[in-house]
Amino acid sequence: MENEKAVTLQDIANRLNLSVVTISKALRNHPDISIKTTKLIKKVAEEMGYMPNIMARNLSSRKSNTLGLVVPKIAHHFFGAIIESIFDLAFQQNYETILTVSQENAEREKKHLLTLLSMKVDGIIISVTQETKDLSVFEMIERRGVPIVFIDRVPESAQNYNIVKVDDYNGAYKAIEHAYNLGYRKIAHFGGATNINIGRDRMNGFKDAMNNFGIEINPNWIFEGGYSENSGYEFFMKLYKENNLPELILAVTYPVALGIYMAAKEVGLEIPKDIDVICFGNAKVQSFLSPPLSCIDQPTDLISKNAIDLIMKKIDDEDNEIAPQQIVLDTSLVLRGTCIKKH
Amino acid sequence: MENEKAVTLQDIANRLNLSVVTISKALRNHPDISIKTTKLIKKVAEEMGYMPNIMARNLSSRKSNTLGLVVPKIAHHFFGAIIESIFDLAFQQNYETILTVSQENAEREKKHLLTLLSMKVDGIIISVTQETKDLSVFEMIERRGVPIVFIDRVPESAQNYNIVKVDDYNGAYKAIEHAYNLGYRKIAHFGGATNINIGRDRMNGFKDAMNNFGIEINPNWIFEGGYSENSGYEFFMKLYKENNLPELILAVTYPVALGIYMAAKEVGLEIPKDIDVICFGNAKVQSFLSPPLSCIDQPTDLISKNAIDLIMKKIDDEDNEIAPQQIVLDTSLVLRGTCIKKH
DNA sequence: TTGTAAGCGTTATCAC
DNA sequence: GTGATAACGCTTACAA
Repeated sequence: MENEKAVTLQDIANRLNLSVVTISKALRNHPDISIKTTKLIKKVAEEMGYMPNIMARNLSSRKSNTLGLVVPKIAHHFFGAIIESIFDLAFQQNYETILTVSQENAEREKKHLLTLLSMKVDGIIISVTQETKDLSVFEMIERRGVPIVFIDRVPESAQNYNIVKVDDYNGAYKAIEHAYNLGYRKIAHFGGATNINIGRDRMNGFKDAMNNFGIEINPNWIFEGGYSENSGYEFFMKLYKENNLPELILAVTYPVALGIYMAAKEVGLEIPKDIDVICFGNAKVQSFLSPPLSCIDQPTDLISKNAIDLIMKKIDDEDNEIAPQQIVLDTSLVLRGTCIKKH
Repeated sequence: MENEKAVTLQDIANRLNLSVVTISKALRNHPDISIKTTKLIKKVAEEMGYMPNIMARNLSSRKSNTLGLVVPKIAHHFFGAIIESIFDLAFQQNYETILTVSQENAEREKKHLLTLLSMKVDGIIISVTQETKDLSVFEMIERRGVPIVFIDRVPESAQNYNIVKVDDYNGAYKAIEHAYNLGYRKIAHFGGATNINIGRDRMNGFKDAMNNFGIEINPNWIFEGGYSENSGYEFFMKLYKENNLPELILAVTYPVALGIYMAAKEVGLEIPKDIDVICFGNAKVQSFLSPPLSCIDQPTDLISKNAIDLIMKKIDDEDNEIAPQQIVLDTSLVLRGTCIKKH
């Protein structure tokens, strides 16, 4: 069974006794070609089932209408939401999005970035892994003239790039302030890696708030380095075994909070009575947890929107005249069944 | 500020006074070239920061090492899990994956499929929208010789394509059998669109089980057409307003069940006491809902694994000698805090 | 308004 | 072992 061969511009040109160029122009609505001819060509192309070869088109035009997106994880509410809206916004502007997943692995991330460059994407949006420190790839991407926008997670030393992030510092601060007003004094922070901003800023917001409100910081209640269910579970279990649980835990992400829910359930402790929790991130399902989980909302749609706007602006800015831009979005406290009163 | 130009094979060839062909072959470990030369060329290429232009490579080799993936949604546990593992498995086999999202819109889906063809992907894995009926695109893809594998959702008339799905019929049947043994007799099904298999099979499994166990089917308790939170919410509210709630609802997806949780909470009914629920799909978070949600588990990892294996086999099968294959995976009942006793 | 020529960066083929 | 040549399908000058 022989496969149908793809129809090319040449095929259409042959059929109509016109040149390839005329066909090409007509199909792209180039004003050079008369309306009548254009119409005819389009009709015939449609009939013949013509489909442009994007490889050839991109190679020739040195423009791919493609965005690269790099995230550490997909099956995670925060990233799922961001990916979905970025895809949607890009599609609306006639851009394809090439998604790659680093799985929190810096080496893999680098490989993906090189692949994206090889694919000649017009711009790159990235949320880096926990371990990303080496900026050389990003510098190289810059030198190549490919616009790059960091979202949410930004390596420590990349503060001068294009960035769209959330005011993590104030988010943590607000949460602690709220807890303080509730009467909480024994507060832990299950934090993330502090070599990237989200971990660092949330940690700093936590510490500054604690200090400002005159609450003592217990170093045994401070953890660094995890964003997953596992981390939340393990940190909790460690404190539980030491018989050293705090009254309230500020969790760096929603999965970490879920890990805490898991652990608490396992050892028969009741949230929020025996141990209270609040976290960063706002998944719809949090309302239906037992108890409903309060959080510091990160506006995923706004992150995506701003990232796309920024990258498009940069792509259009061919002479690279626009300075890098740092956009910081506000968080808000969403209170449900946790962290609403002291027990 | 001028951008750094990308290094090409020609640049390396010039530097070494060799031909482009030699460079190209060496970098691909072609046996034509001596080990010594190959080594030298690789070293210089590395030094010069050479990165292949994938567009050019694909155009020339008529092979893209790229898979196309089409799903109706991303921010959804089931698809998130599938996407993540497909990306991972493809990456391990040196394939890039181009993800596109149909947003449950058949027209958009068709557009994405054409784009994937235009991008010359080597194979396509798709989970269709609720409304996909027109098979012409798929026929065309087949004629073009691009392997295609349907996962989970398959259009009614596409039963002869490559398929990896779940035994939805038996899943529903088992759930009803279990409910029957618990003593439930007033059972509703909040189902999906029945023009695709998952809705249809679950509905049939439900109905056959009901009939076999001699339970009367109340047509007012049968809904068709929704897979989202909204549907669950609306169907529930409709019955609630009619004062016509069943004892147990079999929900076609986890989001539908979540919609039911939402609605029940809003009107002050308690799950599972006042109204009980079980659903298809198994998200980790279901254990932490209040109450923990029981479900018919769909093995997402197995779906992905089988889909990748199948598509790779098809890609390698250049003469198209292997017949289309239908793989049906078993479900299992995961019982937690719902549908565990009659109230 | 249409067409010619050149080139995008790579790989396949075949000759040396 | 190495390389010249053509080709992949398209676009961008520029010429007619």
